[in-house]
Amino acid sequence: MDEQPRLMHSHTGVGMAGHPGLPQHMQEGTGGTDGDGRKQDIGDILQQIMTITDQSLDEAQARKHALNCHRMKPALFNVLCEIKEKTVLSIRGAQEEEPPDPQLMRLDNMLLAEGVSGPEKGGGSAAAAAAAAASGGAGADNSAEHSDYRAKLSQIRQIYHTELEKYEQACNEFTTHVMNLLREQSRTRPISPKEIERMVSIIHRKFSSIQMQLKQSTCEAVMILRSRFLDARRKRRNFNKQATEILNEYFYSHLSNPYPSEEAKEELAKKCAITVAQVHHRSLKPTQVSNWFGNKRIRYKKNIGKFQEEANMYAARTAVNAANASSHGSQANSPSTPNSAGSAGSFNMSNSGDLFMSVQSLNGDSYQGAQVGANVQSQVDTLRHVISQTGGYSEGLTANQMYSPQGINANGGWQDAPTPSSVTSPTEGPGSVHSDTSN
DNA sequence: TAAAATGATTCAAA
DNA sequence: TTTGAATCATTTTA
Repeated sequence: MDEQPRLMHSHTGVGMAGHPGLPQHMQEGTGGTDGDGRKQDIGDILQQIMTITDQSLDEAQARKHALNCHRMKPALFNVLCEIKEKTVLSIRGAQEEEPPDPQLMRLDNMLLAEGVSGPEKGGGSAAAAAAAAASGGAGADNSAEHSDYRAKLSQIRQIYHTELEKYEQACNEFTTHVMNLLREQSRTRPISPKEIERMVSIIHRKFSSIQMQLKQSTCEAVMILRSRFLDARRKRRNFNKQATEILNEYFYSHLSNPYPSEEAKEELAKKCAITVAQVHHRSLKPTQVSNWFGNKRIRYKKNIGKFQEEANMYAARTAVNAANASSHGSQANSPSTPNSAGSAGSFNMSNSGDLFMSVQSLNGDSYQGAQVGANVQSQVDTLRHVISQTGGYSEGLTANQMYSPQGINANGGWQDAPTPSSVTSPTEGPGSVHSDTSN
C-alpha cells in the first residue's frame, strides 16, 4: 500500500505543515505565541510520525501508542481524512462509473442461451433442441447423440458452477480480509469508509475479470461441444439405395436441365420418403434434395466421364420403363425399377454403337438451341426404347459412348431450357415423350 | 488403412 | 434467393 507517501505529499500542496517545512517550524518556534505553540505541537507530532519508521519495533510501538493518546490526535486525524478525501478520492471518483462490459454481457447471454448458467434441466434440453432445430438436422433419430451431448453439457455446467462458486467465495474472503485490514488501519491512517468502498469495488472488478476468463473458456468449451455433436456434417448418413436411385433417375432423365422446381423437389422428397420408410430410414427433406442436386450437378460437370456409365444405366432404365409403360399398359404403375441389373445388362450392346454415335453427332451439331435440350433428351430416350424393343443385345460394348452430355453447352453450363411441364415427374417424362416420337 | 464417395456447409456472384 | 465452387467431416470401398 502506497498510501503513506502520497498522503504526506499531499499535505504540502494544501498549505498544511508538510515535512519540508517542518524543520523551519521547529527552529522558528522559540518565542512563540499560543498559536505558534500549537503549530509547533503539530509539527512535533508530524515529525514523530515521519521518523517512526526509523525506530525499532518496540520503540515504534511505544511511540505509536503515545501518538494515539495525544490530545491533538483526533483533530489532526480528521483534517488528514478531509484532505485526503478532497484530493485523492475526488480524482479517482471521476472514473468510478463504468458501463457494463459488452463482452461480459455477450458471454453471459450465451451461457444463458446454452443452458449453462440458466435453470438446471429445462434450459439445457431446450437449448439443445433449439440448436438441433437450427442446424436443420434430422429430428427423429438423434436422441442418443443428444443424451450424450447433454451429459457433456452438464459436465461443463458443473465445472463452471463449481469454479464460479470458488471464485465467489475467494472474492468474499479476500474482500472481508481487506476490509478488516483497512478498518484496523483506519485507526492510525486516514482511511474513510468511502475509500474502503472503493477498494472493495476494485477487488470485485479484479475478480470479475477472472470470472470473465472462466466464462470465456466455458463458452469456448460449449462451442466445441456443439460443433462436435450438433454439426450436421458430423452425423452424415448416406441416403439409402432407393432414394439415390430415385434422385439419379430424375437427374439423368432431366440431364438437359437438372434443376427440379420446388414442387419437383417436394415430390422427389416425398417419393424417397415413401420408398425409404419401409427400409426403416429417415425421410428426405426438400433441402436435402436440393443439396443432392447441387452436389450432383457440380460433380457431374466436373467429371462427366466418370458418370457416363451411371448415366447410361439410368437412361436405359427409364427407357425400359417407358417401354413397359407403353407396350404393356397394365405394367405402367409398376415400381420404378423393374430389375436394375438386368436392364442395365441388356443395354450393354455393341451393335448399336455406331447408331448412337451418329445420333449423338447429329444432336451435337444441330441441337444447340436453348429450348430443345429436353427434346434431344427425349429423342435419345426414345431411341433407347426402340432399341430395347428390337432385341436383346447383350454382348460387351463401349458404354462410354452411349450417353453424351447433350445438356451441357460450350461454356460448361446447362442450357436453361424452360422447364417443361413433364419435368415435375420423372416417370411421366419418358412415357409422354414416347408417345409422340416413336414411329 | 488410404482413397473415393458423399451429404452438408460456407461464401461469393448473379 | 438460388447456384456454383470449394471445402469439411464422415462413410464406404478397395
